[in-house]
Amino acid sequence: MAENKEDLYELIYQIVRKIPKGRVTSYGAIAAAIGAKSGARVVGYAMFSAGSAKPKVPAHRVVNRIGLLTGKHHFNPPSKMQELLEKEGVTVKDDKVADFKTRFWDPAVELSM
DNA sequence: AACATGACGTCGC
DNA sequence: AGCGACGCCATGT
Repeated sequence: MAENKEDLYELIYQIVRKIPKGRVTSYGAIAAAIGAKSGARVVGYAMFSAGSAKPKVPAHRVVNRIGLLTGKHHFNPPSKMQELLEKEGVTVKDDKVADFKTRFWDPAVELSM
């Protein structure tokens, strides 16, 4: 776990890119996976910067802890996020992920952390 | 160089 | 049980 401040965002991007198709995760889970205990926020901030990240990060698979598509408005177009999720097999209802708890992908577990 | 902004989550009252 | 405030990092102007 040798992370420099600059690598912090990079770590987040890598984890997000590892999210399997048809699965979703939460900001808090990623924050915990990288050790950012104080900052689910930091993950959100990183996601904003993800727009400049290369390669592009599948941020549409990242939602808040309740499965709400908080960042959908940041997509292009915003509805693209829900379409992508539904296209991958994730049912989105009212900007929320159906069976979010069931489709939840825990990086701390899947990445054997 | 400093200020402002931006995709959350947890604790306390 | 509902609402408010606090904590954190990076980037752009």
